Amino acid sequence: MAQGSLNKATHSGNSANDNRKVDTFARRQKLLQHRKSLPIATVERRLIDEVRKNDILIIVGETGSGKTTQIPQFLFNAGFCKEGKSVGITQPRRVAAVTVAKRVAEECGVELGQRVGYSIRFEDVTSSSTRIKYMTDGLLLREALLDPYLSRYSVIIVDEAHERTVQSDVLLGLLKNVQIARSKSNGQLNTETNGMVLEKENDVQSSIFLKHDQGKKFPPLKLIVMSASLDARVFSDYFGGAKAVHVQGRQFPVEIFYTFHPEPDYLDATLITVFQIHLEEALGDILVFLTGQEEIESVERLIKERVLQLPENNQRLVTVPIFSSLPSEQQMRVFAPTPAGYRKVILATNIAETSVTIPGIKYVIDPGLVKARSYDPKQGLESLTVVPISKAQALQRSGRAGREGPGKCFRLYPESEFEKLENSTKPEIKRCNLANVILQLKALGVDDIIGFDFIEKPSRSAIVKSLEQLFLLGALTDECKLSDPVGRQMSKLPLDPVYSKALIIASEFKCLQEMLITVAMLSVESIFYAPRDKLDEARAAMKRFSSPEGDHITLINVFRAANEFMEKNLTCGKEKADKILRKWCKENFINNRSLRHARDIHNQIREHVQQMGLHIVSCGDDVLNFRRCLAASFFLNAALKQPEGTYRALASGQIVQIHPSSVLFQKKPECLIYNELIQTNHKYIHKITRIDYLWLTELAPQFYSMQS
DNA sequence: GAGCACTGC
Repeated sequence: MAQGSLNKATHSGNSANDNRKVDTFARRQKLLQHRKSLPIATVERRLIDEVRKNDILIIVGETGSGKTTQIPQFLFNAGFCKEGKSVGITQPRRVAAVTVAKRVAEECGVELGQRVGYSIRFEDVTSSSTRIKYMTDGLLLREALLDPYLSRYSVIIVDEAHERTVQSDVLLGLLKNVQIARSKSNGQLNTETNGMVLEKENDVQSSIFLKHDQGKKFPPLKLIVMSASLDARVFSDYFGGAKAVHVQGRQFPVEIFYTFHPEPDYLDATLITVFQIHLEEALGDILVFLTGQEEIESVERLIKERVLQLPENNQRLVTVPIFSSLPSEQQMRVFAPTPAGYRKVILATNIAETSVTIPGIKYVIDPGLVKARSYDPKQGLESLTVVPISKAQALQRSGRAGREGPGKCFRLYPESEFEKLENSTKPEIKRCNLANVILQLKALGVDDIIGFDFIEKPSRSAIVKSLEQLFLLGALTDECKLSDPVGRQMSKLPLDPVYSKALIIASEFKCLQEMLITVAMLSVESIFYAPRDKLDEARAAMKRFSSPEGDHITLINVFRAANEFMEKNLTCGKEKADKILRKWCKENFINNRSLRHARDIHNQIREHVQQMGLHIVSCGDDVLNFRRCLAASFFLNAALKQPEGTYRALASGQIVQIHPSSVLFQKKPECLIYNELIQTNHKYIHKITRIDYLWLTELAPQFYSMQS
């Protein structure tokens, strides 16, 4: 699968140039040859037979089997796209949806967006003639809100289901119900089911299943679940013993090495292993899995120091770091070919496990650790901690050494430790805040969340906690139904429910323009980028935007400054404007990717909000009003200063600290609201604005009763 | 005076 590979697909079929035609022809011949050589090519007919026979099919295919690119084409050729119906394929990541769609369009010799297309947030490259549609799983979930029967699809393929993202887990539950509903619409199914469809039959108002499609007939929906892990049983059991077929992959052997004893210092062991490979093994690049930016930077420094101590003819070693918050130009360095005679050492976080495929890797060093997010629903506390990886992750990591030839993987722990690892990583849905998932399900007509047929059920307490949160936000009624209009409006917005509610409140406070910017900026990764070697410059740059009131207004200042800057340069073309903005970001130590993302989100939610009929007005200089609005919106995240200078979060009673990245880090206001609480070395609150304590009882009396 | 793995609508 071409995930994250940055090959530029050349579009065929639009060339007037003869030379290019020849090139295109040669390339197509090559593609055809490649397709025929894929392991999956030999089982095309068998697979199609199985799809005809089974409404649900599990396909287990290892990497390199070609299942993602080939199966949709098999289905198309077998006539599954007749009468305007489409095959939909979901991916957990945007890049994957895009790169695979490009590849398949090329293989089919069609223009991207015609027969083969893709659809991801902010980007829809499909048309009425699209029959093979790649998309992100989250997008299909959104689509289900508008078209509950997913009526345009004859087949839906959920790819990479083993990754068990929240979105794909919810999607599987939903698809199970859609399948029942469609069969039933055809009179093919009369038995009682516990799906949402039958439950909601009498409740036309809240069940979108029956709202506009009552009496309509839908052809059955075929469902294919594709997974790379051997764990097909989970999916097969979930779908009532569904048939599973295995497709061979094409992976080279990877030799695994363990240490004899546990390593007390895995960073030191990493360094030793790097140099051992460098001095003793054949040429080939090394991929090292580390837990975070800080670790990567220090290992990089140490390698650079030690390489200078080697004899000169052994010094041909280059290091390249990659992690998500690195600016994309620097991320691209991992794809640059290694200079002849050199060895490249890539120091990566988990990003290299699935999101980015780096070519040329022959050796993998795996200390067996990962920084993982966990969530404690009782305290509403998120944590980021270093924990051991699962066996499946260890396998995925070692596999990175065998993509182009035989490889070696060095696990920096004994084999006995490997045996003790969990088989697979805990699915995300069991370790996250469920407010968003619940809001979505409610909007889809699923009222009994605890009874919903999750592939793996989140804990009852996690569900209850999120229901409570939604109730406090006014999204649910006393009967735990989606409220109208508030809950219904919130479910339409692609935002954290707290932020959706903030927009609704802001329209009452007449500061919706400011809040739109705020939630867009809060929805992206850190806006400020401070490289270690230019920390002072970066700080000075941040000062130019900072507001004494706190981080929210600081973020608005950044957004508006960028906007003004763009408007000044409106006359030049789009590409030029992008380039100018990049330069502006660099000068101001702002992460260009994050800012662009925030601008996209801003545009998207502005449209949504307009369609809802909310009025986008600015409160101008009335900062006080905006702060009151923040207090009214984020009252669940209020904190009071303690005598020692720490804070007490009022809703949970936890003792927390202001994160040093906040503009209020030194100011320490008496009372504040925050938008993020995360435990690393301490419990830190991020994105803070100072408020007046009295506002809380005034603006959120339902929560802060009259005591002062 | 410290640091945040990775996705997605």
